[in-house]
Formats: sequence, structure tokens, C-alpha cells
Amino acid sequence: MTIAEPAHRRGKAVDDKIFAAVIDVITTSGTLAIKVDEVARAAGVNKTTIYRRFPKRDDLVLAAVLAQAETVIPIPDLGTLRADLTAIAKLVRDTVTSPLGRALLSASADSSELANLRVSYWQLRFAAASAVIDRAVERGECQASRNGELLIELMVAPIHFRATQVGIEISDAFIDRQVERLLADLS
Amino acid sequence: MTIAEPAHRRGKAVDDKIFAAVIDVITTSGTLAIKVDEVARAAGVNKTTIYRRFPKRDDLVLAAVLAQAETVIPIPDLGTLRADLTAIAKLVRDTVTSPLGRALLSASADSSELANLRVSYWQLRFAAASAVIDRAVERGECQASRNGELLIELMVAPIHFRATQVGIEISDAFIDRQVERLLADLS
DNA sequence: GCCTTAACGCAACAGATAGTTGCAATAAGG
DNA sequence: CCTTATTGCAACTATCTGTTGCGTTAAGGC
Repeated sequence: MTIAEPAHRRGKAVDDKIFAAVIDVITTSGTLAIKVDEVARAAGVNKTTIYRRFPKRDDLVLAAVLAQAETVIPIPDLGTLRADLTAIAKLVRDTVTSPLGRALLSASADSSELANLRVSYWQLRFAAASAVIDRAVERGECQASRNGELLIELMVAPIHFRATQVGIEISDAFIDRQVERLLADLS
Repeated sequence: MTIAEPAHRRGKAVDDKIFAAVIDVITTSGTLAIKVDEVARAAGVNKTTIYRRFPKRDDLVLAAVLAQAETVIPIPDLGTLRADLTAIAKLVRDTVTSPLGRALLSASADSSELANLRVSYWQLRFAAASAVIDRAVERGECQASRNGELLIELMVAPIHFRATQVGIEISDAFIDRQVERLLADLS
């Protein structure tokens, strides 16, 4: 995507160190209450350097989160729809339960940019997950569905809800229940 | 709960003004990034007074939120289970959609006290809502269910998820779908 | 109505953190 | 090797949290 690369001469590596430091601080310290000084220290970089690249603290956080979110979303292919869906559901559980996930998917009003990021994050996940359904249809494992993404959403929502709102540990049984529910909707 | 009331002589009214100001600031300014000075101005009270009652900013926010959360949760009684559940679902939608609701139910790590508050908030709601199911059972409208609260949770979760994560407007059709799903689980 | 005292107002303060600025040091690339 | 973009460093300003001392006010007993 980058047109002219030689913009930052010794800059690329610095960006990576900074982003890693931000993610690290979020993961350990827990919240988005990051201190720029702290990030600078963790990255072995001067505070000024950070401010020159990211004028506001929010820019820094957003950029780091974006870089992190660009990691490829794995689409499982375990042979059966049930297995694939279970894998997806468990991945969601792990993500939503982790400190980083909780910080990133915070429902607080935050910046509208983070809100947009959250939206596209889930849309990507739903699209990837519904591909699993499409594949199952091709295998003749279930009927075709015109709104696979909605079904995935309904499967995922209670997992997210429990993790963020009700604060109950999400058992494998609960995951299975959600998977079976989706399978029932498809038959 | 208060044992000796004459603790604050001209204090009660002040508390109310402060709490109202906090809720007001949250609702308008949106987030929990409240400034104590701002609250003091909005409440027509000196900053020192606030700090004397609530040593830390978090204490102030928590107290205000608690006072707000103590509002009675209305339990609809519209004659049919479907109508009651629809009313509950719509109330949840309105709450979760409102600026205050979004701020309070933020999934961010926040203080653990706020997290506990969130948990008990939903538990109260679920308990109140499952009473609606119990009443329908008594009317012979549906079969008894041993885990009405879980069913309510599964009905509410997608509403919360859409509002906070996917950012899609929650249509009445979506609400109806969730209600019908619960009714199907009961028959 | 007066007098005690708890509660409030006020102003000035300390501490932490975001964000800025000017200049010197350094490393990449021609 | 020399230019130049980039970084390091130190000293700043601005904002916000939280504190302190003292004067002022209002509630409630007498």
C-alpha cells in the first residue's frame, strides 16, 4: 500500500518498537490509561520521537491498535462445520477474555475512530466466519443460508456479553451450546 | 441503611446536586473522562467540597453511578409473555443506546468496583425479567423453565452486542426476532 | 434570638502527565 | 565523506488531580 517507502530512513524499526511497547503496556497495565513516558521508556525511545510521529496520545494508541488488528484472521478448516464453528467461538472467547482484547473492544465512547475500527473488526470476523458456513454448504453438510453473518453474530454475541458484562467464566459447555444453536438454525 | 442521619447537616441536598451534575456531564460529554472542576461548576459547588466527600475522582463517579443505578427496575405486566418480553428488550435497547448507558456499561477494565456494579446490574435485570416468565407459567401460557435467567441473557446479549460492538441500529424487527427465539425455547 | 460547630467557599499550593520547542548528536544514503 | 533527515536531550507550558489553611455561612440546640 505504501507508495514511496523512503519516507522514514531509520523510522520503520522505530515504529515497530513503539507499537510493540504500546501493546505490551496495554496487555500488562491493563487499560488504555497509558502514559507516553512509560511507552517511551519501554520502547527505548525518547518521548519527543513518539510525539513527532503521533501528535496526540490517541493517535499513538490508534496506530498501535491498527497495526495489531491487521493480523490475519485465521479461518479454521477442520473438516466439519461443528468443529470449525467451535474453533471460531473459542478464538472469540480467548480474544474477548484477554486484557488486550478487553482494552481494544471497550464499549466506551472513546474516539470515533476506535469505534469504526471495532465495527470493521467484527465485520471482518463475521465475513471470515461465514466462509466456514459456505464451505459446509458446498460439502452438502447443511442447507444454504442467505445470512450466515447474522447467524455468526448471534453465536458470538452471548460470548462477548458474558465476558464483558456478566463477568462469568465462559465454559466449553456454553460454547457448545452456542454452536449447536447455530447448527439448529441451519437445518 | 443510614443509622445516624444528622451526619451531614446541609449535606444531603449537596450530594444530590453533585450526583445530578455528574450524570449530566457524563450524558453530555459522553465518556467517563469527567473533570472534577467541571462537575463542581455544573453543580454550583466548590471543588473542595467534592473532594472532601469523595477523596478520589473514581469515588465520585462510582457514588453517582450507584445512586443512579438504584432506580427501580420496572417489571412490565402487559398480559402476555410476548408483550412483556418485548417491553424488556426495548428497554434494554434504549438503555444501551443512550449516552449514559454506553458510558456506564463500558467494557473497559475501569475500576473493579464499577465492574462489580455492572455485574450486579445485569443480575438484577435478569432476575426481574425472569419473573415475567414465572408469571407466564402461572398463567399456563408456557412450560416451566428452570433457567429463565439464562434465556433472558441470551435474548439480551445480541442487543447489547449490536449496540456496543457492531454499531448497527437495532430495529424493532431485530427485537422481535430475539423475543420469538426465547418463546421458541420455552415451548 | 444567640452561639456553637459542622459544613462550605476561596485561593494558593504540590504533583503528575500531555504536549512543545530549540539545539546538539547521530546515522542513512548518495 | 558529506548532506540531511531523524533522533536524543533538556527545559519548558498547560491541564488536571488532589491538598491545605483559613475565613465564612448556615443548621440546630439552648
